[in-house]
Amino acid sequence: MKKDKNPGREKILKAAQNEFAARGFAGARMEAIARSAGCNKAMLFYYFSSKEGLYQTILKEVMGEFFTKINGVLTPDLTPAALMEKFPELYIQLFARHPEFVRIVAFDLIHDPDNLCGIMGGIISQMTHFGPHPLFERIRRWHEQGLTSEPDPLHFMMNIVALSIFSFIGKPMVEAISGIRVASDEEFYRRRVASVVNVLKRGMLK
Amino acid sequence: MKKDKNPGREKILKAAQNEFAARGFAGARMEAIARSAGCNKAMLFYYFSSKEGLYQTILKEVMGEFFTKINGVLTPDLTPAALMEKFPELYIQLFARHPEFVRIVAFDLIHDPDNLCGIMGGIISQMTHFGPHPLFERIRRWHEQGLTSEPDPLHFMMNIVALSIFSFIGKPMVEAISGIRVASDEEFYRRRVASVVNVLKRGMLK
DNA sequence: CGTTATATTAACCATATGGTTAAACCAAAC
DNA sequence: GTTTGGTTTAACCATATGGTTAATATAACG
Repeated sequence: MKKDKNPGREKILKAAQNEFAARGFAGARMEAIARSAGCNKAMLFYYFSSKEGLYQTILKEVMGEFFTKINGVLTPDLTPAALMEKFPELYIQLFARHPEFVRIVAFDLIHDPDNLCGIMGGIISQMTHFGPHPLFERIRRWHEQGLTSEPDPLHFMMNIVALSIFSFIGKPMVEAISGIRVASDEEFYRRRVASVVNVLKRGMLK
Repeated sequence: MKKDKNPGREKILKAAQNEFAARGFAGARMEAIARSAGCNKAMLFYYFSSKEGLYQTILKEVMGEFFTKINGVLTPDLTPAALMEKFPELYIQLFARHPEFVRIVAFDLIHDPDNLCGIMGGIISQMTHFGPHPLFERIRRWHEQGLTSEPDPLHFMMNIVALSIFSFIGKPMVEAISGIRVASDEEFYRRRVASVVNVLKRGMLK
């Protein structure tokens, strides 16, 4: 409704994203978001009517960007090997670039999965171009054709996602237990992708 | 300091565990914990001096129980294959039985990893019987002996933990995307263990 | 300029919440 | 029975926080 994209609104969204990622929904402070966005607290209520509203907006935005990227990978001529290569790479690179993503999503996944899944469902059904079911159906067919070893599409996909996403959530934990410190994040993520792709291909490709 | 184990204290700890798991640290309400434990709010401050104190106590207790169980698996004569079989089984069964564990740990892992890692460090160093480093050193040696394909112990362990733990965090997400609904939890976890063990052994065993 | 619609702010408000305290309760010890 | 020490409670307190509002600034536009 304004000339272009409202810069104030965008700053708030960005600031809120960081705050929610760092402290979770309950821990996030509207005042902190406002200060971080360089505006008055009332602005948050002006653009988004409540804390909940702001959160939901971010959730939708984050998930939308997320699924859009994911969608790009899922071309019609996708092979099992290609999926196992591209998916972790995309996931890990995306999350390494936007650490808030993982934290917000993981947070919500723990705290209120139904809400998040509802949003995902909405986004997916909106993507008529390429839904989720086709992928899972294809995974099932791959197994029928003897291309993969995992019969259940759910577990097939879970294995891929688990290895990719845990790189972020669990990194500090495994570091602490092992005492192994990673030199640089960049190097770590490169090796992580390699390891994940390797395990997946050896583990689920026939 | 009393005759045996204080039943009030235990009830509070149990109630707090559920509350923190459900709502996270910031979202948890002391009053709710008290009500759920069937006592006055002041009791919480009597036994544990603050919300933070209560939380830390639980964290230590949870992590302690966790590591004790894990430790049982790590016998001196452990083979790579045995690790890849027993570890996911233990993890998944343990977490399936105590869903609060995952939620609390995951929550803290996202929100305040340094704190959690500090606690883990304390517990581990307390276990002189079997530290963490020996395991990682052994994983490294397995690769030198040509038994495994993953050269980096950190990634080796991350792959195992990721596949196991994500079964809980990510289950609702993958369900929502795929549209596949799991019949019974018991059946799901059984198949989950089978899938994880299969991928790990095929993927990282030579 | 004057009007209008949108942004933006300072000052408030109601309430929830972590935390305190002083008094009471209760079991065992004497 | 009374003292003693741990246990339990109701009633408070200070403050933080989500949310509101009325007034003001800003820009658009005729």
